[in-house]
Amino acid sequence: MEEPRLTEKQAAVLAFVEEWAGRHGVPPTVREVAARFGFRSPRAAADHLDALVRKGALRRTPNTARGLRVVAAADGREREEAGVPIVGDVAAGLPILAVENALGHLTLESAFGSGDLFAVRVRGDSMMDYGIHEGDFVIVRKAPVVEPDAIAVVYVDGEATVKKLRKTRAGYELVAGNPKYPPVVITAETAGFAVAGPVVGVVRSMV
Amino acid sequence: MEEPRLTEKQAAVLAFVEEWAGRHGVPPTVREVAARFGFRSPRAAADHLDALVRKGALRRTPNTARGLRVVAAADGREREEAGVPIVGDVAAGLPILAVENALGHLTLESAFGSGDLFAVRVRGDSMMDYGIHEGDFVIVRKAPVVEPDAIAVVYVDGEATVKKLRKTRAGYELVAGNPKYPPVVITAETAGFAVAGPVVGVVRSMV
DNA sequence: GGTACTACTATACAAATGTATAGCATCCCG
DNA sequence: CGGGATGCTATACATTTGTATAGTAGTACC
Repeated sequence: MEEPRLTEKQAAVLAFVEEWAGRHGVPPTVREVAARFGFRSPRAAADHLDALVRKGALRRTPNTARGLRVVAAADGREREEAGVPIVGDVAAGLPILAVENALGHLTLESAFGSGDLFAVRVRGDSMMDYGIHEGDFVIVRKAPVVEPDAIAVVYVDGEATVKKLRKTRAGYELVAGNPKYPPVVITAETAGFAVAGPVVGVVRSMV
Repeated sequence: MEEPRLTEKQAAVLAFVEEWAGRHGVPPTVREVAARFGFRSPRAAADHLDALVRKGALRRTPNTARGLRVVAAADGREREEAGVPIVGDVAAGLPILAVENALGHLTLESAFGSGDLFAVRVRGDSMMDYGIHEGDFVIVRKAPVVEPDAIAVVYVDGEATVKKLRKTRAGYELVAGNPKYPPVVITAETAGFAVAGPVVGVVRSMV
C-alpha cells in the first residue's frame, strides 16, 4: 500500500488540521484552513484537503461542518504511559523533541499528591494577583485546617470561595488577591463558615 | 440524594456527545443531538448543552459548528475514575463535601486534549502578565505551527522559552508577558529558531 | 403564590460552511 | 510536446448550523 508521498504544502495542511483538532477539540473548517495559509479562496484549502483524502492521509464526511478526520498522523507516533512527559525547564537549552529525554511524567496525582482531592472551577477575578484566573481549575485537598496564610477554599454563608486565609485573634480574615475586593472578617459568630481545604494546585486549560 | 449536579437527561446528553465525538471524530451539532433524543426543536438540545456548560461539564465555542468540548467525562462512575473529581464552581453555593455530586473527573487528558503533549517547567517571570509564574508546568502540544498571537514554546539559539508569538511580515516577534523584557524579533535569517508548539495549559503545584 | 429551574415545541433568521464553476500559472514526466 | 498534478484566485450558491424569540408545562422551593 504505497501511498503517494505528500507534498510539503499538503503535509503542512495535514499538520495544521491535526494541531487544530487537538487544540480546539474539533477539526478546522475549510475556511479556517484557508485563513491559516493565507488563501483567498476556500477552494484552495479544499483542494489540499481533497488531495490528502486521495492520498489516504485524511477522511472527509461530505456536506458536514468540520467533517475531517486524520487517518495517518503526520509523524506516526504512539501513545504511551499515562500523564505528560516532563522534558525540562524553559529557559535552559534542552532537546525537547526527544521524548526519550523526559525527566519524568506529570500527572495530577504526581503533581498534587494522592490525598483527598477535588477540583473546582474559579469564577471571577478575585484571586488574580495570585495567578489564579477565571476559568482555572483549583485543586483542593480536603482538610478542616490549613496553614497560616495559605490559599484555601472556604464556605461563607453557604457559598464557596477561594481566598487567602489569614489567622487573626478573633478568627480569620479572608483576603482576596485583588485590591478591588476588601477583606472579609470571620469571627466565631460568623454563621456558615467552614474551611474546605487548602489549594494545592491550579490547572488551566487554554485550549 | 437530591443534589445531582447533572440531571439524568443532561448526563445522557453529555454521554451522547462523548460517544458521538469518539465515533465520528467530531462532536455532534445541536441538531444532531436533538435528533438523537427526538427533540423537534434544536432549542431543546441547545438548552441542555447550555446547562452542561453552566455546570462546567462542557465547553462551547459560540457561533461555531460543532463547537463542543467535553471537559468532564460523564461516565466517571462506572469506568476508571482517574483524575480528580470536579465538584463545581467556586462562587456558587455548592455541596462540595459530597464527592458523589461530582460533575466529572479532571484529568490532564480531558483538560488539554489528546495530542502529543509534553510539559516544561517555567523559570523566571517573563510571562507573569499571562498568569504563568515561576515553577509552573506549562503543557505544550508538539506542533510546528501555532495560531497567531498564541502563547508558545519556541527555541531560539538552542534555548527554549515561553513567549507570545506574534507573526510579522518578516517572521515572528516574541513578546514576553512582562514589560521588563523587550520583544525579540525573528527573521528568516535567525539561526536556531524553531517552534516547539503552543501552550495548551498550565499546571501549578503549590504543595 | 411567586420565582426558578427543567424540559420541551414552533418558527425564523443570520452566520457559518461545504461545494460548484471557471480560470490561470507552474512543474514534472513520458 | 502534451497531459496531469499542483496550487492557486474569484464568485456564487445551497445547506448546515448556531442562536433568538415566544410559548407551554411540570416540579421544587421558600
